[in-house]
Amino acid sequence: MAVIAEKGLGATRIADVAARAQVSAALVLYYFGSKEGLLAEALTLADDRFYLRVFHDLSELDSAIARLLRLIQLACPLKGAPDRTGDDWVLWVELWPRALRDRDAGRKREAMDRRWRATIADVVKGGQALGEFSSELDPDDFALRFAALIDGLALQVVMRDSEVTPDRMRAVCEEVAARELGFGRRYGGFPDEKEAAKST
Amino acid sequence: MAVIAEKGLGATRIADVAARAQVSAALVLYYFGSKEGLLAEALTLADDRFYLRVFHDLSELDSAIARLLRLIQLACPLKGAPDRTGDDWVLWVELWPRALRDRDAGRKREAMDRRWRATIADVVKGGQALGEFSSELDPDDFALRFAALIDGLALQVVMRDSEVTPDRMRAVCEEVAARELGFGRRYGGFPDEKEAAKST
DNA sequence: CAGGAGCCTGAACGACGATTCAATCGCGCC
DNA sequence: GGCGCGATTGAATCGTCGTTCAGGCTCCTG
Repeated sequence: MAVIAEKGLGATRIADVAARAQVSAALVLYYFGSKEGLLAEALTLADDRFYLRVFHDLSELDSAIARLLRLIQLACPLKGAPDRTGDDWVLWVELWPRALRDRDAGRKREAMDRRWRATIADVVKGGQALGEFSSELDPDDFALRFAALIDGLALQVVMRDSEVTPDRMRAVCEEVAARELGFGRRYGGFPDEKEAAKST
Repeated sequence: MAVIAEKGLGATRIADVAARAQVSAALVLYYFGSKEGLLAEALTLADDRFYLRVFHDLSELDSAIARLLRLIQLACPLKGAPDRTGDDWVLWVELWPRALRDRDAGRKREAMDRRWRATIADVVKGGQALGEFSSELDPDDFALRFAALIDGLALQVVMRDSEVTPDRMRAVCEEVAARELGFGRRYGGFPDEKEAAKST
């Protein structure tokens, strides 16, 4: 995953992966069968890891607003120290062209996206049930729009667009969420690093 | 451009392009110097064409609302007959991974995006000046959000996500625009094919 | 009509990189 | 202690392109 994120899907050679793992290229083939297999496993592993992390993080929060804010935080490609969240987005950018033509990759991408939208929608539904969010909004509609917004912003961020920093992305997402879902801003603010570390 | 859209940047061989043009592979190199040059020119040509088309189309409309609706129309990847608008999005998806690592590609992508956001912001400013749009909105802020929304939705559409059809994308974009900019829906409706053909 | 300048091509050439293979190594088991 | 088996590797092998090259074709010009 690290090598793909660094070099790109197309430019990733078996020898690179082998070098990173400090083994021979032949051994990589021994375990993964082929380059295709290697790349496929890496990409699905990345997806699974991300979703697992989201699922785990969200289940620890009891307020829907907190869950939504965490969702936004997890979706922002930070290139800082904590972990390489930006790598996830790089891998997705790499995955997209492949998903256009490879049937399996396409299915996996669609499943991942559906899961992501469903997660957003679930958080919204929970918030509506708890009375934290306005009930006038259709959760699935909102999820579609919000997921698209996040994708588009994250794309700029991961491309290092100087006008769209991670901070600005987070701010925009929070504003939109607050406006559409009708909850006040700074509801205890954004979970800071200390809090995030505690939960890990 | 057609070959890249069909096969993908990585899988595009000089021989493919040559075959499509019904010439020899050597001739392609004769004109483009190298594969890199060929791909770079193809991608920039695609960008320029799209922007020219946008610029031309918008300049023919006198209502800001009509311009905004046309903007939305042009951004929707239709895979129908009219022209291959979807190809543009495929090419961008191909461009993104390259832009992550190739300095020139990155610069071009950022410029393209900035131009696109500026176009949106200009339409909004024009509409505010004409009194068609609410003046409370910051045009640049809106442009950032709206461009991201379009990117995210178009991504799903071009990936053939069964839940995000071109029609739904258009509908979502129009709703968001109408709501945020404060103009009534169905202001003369959406320019239909006849009208679009006339302007070509 | 001869000369030359582009235009165009088929046939090498070479590099690169995935895959294969035969040989070695380490180690638990009889 | 020898055996067998999985792990591991260096060294081929083999295909696939990008690129180069030497030459042919066409058409314009003097």
